[in-house]
Amino acid sequence: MSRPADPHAKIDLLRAAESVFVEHGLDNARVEDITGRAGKSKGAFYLHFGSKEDAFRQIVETLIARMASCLDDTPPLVDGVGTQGAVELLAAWRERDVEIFEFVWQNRGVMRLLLEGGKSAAFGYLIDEFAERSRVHTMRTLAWGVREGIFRADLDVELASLVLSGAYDRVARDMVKRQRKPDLTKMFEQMQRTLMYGLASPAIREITDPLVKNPRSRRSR
Amino acid sequence: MSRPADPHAKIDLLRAAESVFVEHGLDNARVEDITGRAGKSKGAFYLHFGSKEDAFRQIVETLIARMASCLDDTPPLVDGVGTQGAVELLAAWRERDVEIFEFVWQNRGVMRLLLEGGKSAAFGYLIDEFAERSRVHTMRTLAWGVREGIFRADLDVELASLVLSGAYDRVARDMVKRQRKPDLTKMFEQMQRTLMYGLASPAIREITDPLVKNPRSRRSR
Amino acid sequence: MSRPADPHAKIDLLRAAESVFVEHGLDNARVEDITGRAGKSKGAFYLHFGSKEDAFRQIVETLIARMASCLDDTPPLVDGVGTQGAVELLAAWRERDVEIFEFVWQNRGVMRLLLEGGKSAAFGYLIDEFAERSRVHTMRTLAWGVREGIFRADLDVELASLVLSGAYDRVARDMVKRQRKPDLTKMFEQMQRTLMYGLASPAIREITDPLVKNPRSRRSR
Amino acid sequence: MSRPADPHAKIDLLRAAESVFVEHGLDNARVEDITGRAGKSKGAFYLHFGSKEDAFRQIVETLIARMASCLDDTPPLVDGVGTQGAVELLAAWRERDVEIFEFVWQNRGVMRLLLEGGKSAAFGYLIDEFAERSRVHTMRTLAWGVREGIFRADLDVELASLVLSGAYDRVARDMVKRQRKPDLTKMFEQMQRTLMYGLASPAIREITDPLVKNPRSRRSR
DNA sequence: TATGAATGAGCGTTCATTCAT
DNA sequence: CATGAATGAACGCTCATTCAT
Repeated sequence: MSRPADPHAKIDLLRAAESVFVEHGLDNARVEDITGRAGKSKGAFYLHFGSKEDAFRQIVETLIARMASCLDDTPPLVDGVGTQGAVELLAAWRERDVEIFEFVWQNRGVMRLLLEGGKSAAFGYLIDEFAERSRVHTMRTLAWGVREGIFRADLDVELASLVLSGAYDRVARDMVKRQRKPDLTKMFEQMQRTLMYGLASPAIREITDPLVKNPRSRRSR
Repeated sequence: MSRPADPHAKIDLLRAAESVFVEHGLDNARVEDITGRAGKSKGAFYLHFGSKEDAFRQIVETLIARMASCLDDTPPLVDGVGTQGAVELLAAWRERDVEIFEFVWQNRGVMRLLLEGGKSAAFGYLIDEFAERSRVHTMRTLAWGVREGIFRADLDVELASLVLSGAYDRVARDMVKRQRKPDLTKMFEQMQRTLMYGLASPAIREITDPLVKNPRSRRSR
Repeated sequence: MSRPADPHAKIDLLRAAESVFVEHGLDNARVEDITGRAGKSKGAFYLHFGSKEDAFRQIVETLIARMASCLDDTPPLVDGVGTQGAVELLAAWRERDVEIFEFVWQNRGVMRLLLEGGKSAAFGYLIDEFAERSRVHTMRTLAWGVREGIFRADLDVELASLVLSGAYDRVARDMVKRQRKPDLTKMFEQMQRTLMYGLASPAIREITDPLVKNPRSRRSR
Repeated sequence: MSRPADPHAKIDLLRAAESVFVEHGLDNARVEDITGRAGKSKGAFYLHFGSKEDAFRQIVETLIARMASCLDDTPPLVDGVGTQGAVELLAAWRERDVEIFEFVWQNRGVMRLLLEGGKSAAFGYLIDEFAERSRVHTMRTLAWGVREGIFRADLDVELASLVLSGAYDRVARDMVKRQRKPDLTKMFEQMQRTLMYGLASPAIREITDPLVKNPRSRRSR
């Protein structure tokens, strides 16, 4: 009966809000910029969001949720894998990293916003939570790897998880600002090579070392 | 232009501004909060700073400058060191890391502010610059290490520098929020052990591995 | 112009508007509150009323009109009644007062709104008009009473009408806020006794005094 | 040292606010109207008042306080006066009434605002409180008068106080809208004559009645 | 020079009213 | 006719900056 709700309205507003927030941060974003960019009225904004902060929260929470489900899609850490499948495991991890960073690239706008804590004082906790979440995810994997004999038994998983997730975090921060997407596959091969050594157990290194010591042998044809 | 009469005033204002910025971020800090905390008048503030942003810039630039000089105090990378002094070198690096993070701890307030981009959109470039600066510093060291045969010849110094400085960055972000200072010496020993493996050249690892593999010596073989 | 299809709609809206206006006053009432309470759409509201103010005016005007017809139901002031029927007259007036205040009680919500000028600046004239109307009514009766020799010949009818209608006004304002309806019959007996003395002519007082002085008869003389 | 505060600023703003509030009521008054009328900036307003409501409250509370002290200046109700001094007492009351209404006339702007509940929903309690306060004052006097034998023993002081304060209230409401100040002395003589009869005890009426019945006798000389 | 009162642009939010369906 | 999404003018309040003293 009534004028049907523009089904694009909220989406348009969210997209506009996203870009304005990315550009100016939460505090310096003007609602009028958002509505202007969306081609909507100021009233329309408040039809869909309770406040500027609310819109911001929706955007970031959506991202975090999608990011979380991205992390959770990780192949489960089944016990008893042992060291045999290590090479395959490493390959699987690389693949998952590529996937996640593909996602990061796709959402590099908001991702950057998130990594910068919304450029506001009020939502700093968001990035902290997000950082902690990914650190814990990393730590869980590391602890499992230690139990499975894949990682060094004396690994300080607490610190290592910080180092690892910090490394990924920075790579993400770097990528998010680029104009062109880097070659993710190559990147994570390098990264694994760079980081694995410090983490791998001696047994695993018996296997992986040759690959690293003579990288050309992999390419020999 | 003329030298302000009360040199104490500016210092008081800077200290107050620092604490207010740390608490509320650039955008949400009110000049009145700053002057109130400093026990100065608003006029005095504008006598010393052109604007709120200006005060912020001065604070952060000072920090960055001090941080930079902290990094530059690093023992120079003299060519021709070779692999003999590797153990000493690693120890020296650890020591320098401890020093730098001691500094970070001392300045954890502003440091945290810096790491959060001032909680504002306008100064995101500051932290980017800072991150880039420390990455370049790392990269220079890595490149030197590769030339000296300390690090793997096939190391992707670009990526490795990202990973390394990211790891340090995250450790810093973590520390900056703590109530109690962690045991830095122990921390960087662990960190070196965690990271070095991925970076070290085979030749170096002949030397460093035993140090790391010690734990294995406790195992039967 | 054309007859609205759903005659119920307007009634529902008026009832809802009434309760919302009573609760929040004209200015603080939101059209959406009214339509929500009526279970109608905002469009429907503007189908029946030109504006929020219009709805308000309709409600208050209706009340005033009904109030006026209530007053006009008063037995006409036929000249030549003389002082004989004074007692009956007083009883009739009391009865009419009870009736009017019964009406006030029934409509205490809007009545209160009216007595508060709609809690808005725009309709203050409404209550003024209403007050003036009831004062004039009172004054007419007083003038008639003076002519008939029922009230003191030297009565300042202008002032007395103000005093009288003010007294009634305040009693109404008081009642309108009560939870329970007071005993109106008893109330107006008291009121008459309180006010009549000051108004009555000596001749009338010869008659009415004994009625009032009864209590004294219980005292020794 | 600093620019000295304009000592007139707050007063100017209060005067302007008063007139704007009187004209438009609390809700429809625009802060900009007030500041414009006062020749001050919007900021200046918030330098002196926390909010529009705050300014309103200050104005009304000040009035109520002054009004209250006006009422309290009433000669105390000393017991044991008896009926001898009745005439003098009545004269004293008239005098006090004149004084109070002189005050009302002086402050007819805000007074009118107060009597209209600020033309807002939020401050209706103000007028209620004020009305109740003056009713209680009246009631206290009536009760005292009954004890002293000045008023009828069977007086319903509760209702009579309502009637009396209502009468005064309406007279005030009427005066407050006039262009010219009425002759207060004459007015309260009339009012006393109108109301006293209904209240006075028989004993008192022995004294006062002659004055009323033959008003000319007082003027005969 | 130092002060803090004064300024006013700027922005978030509300809500009466309109109008496409 | 009915609906309720869309509009945008309006307004309260904040706070960086200025400037009279």
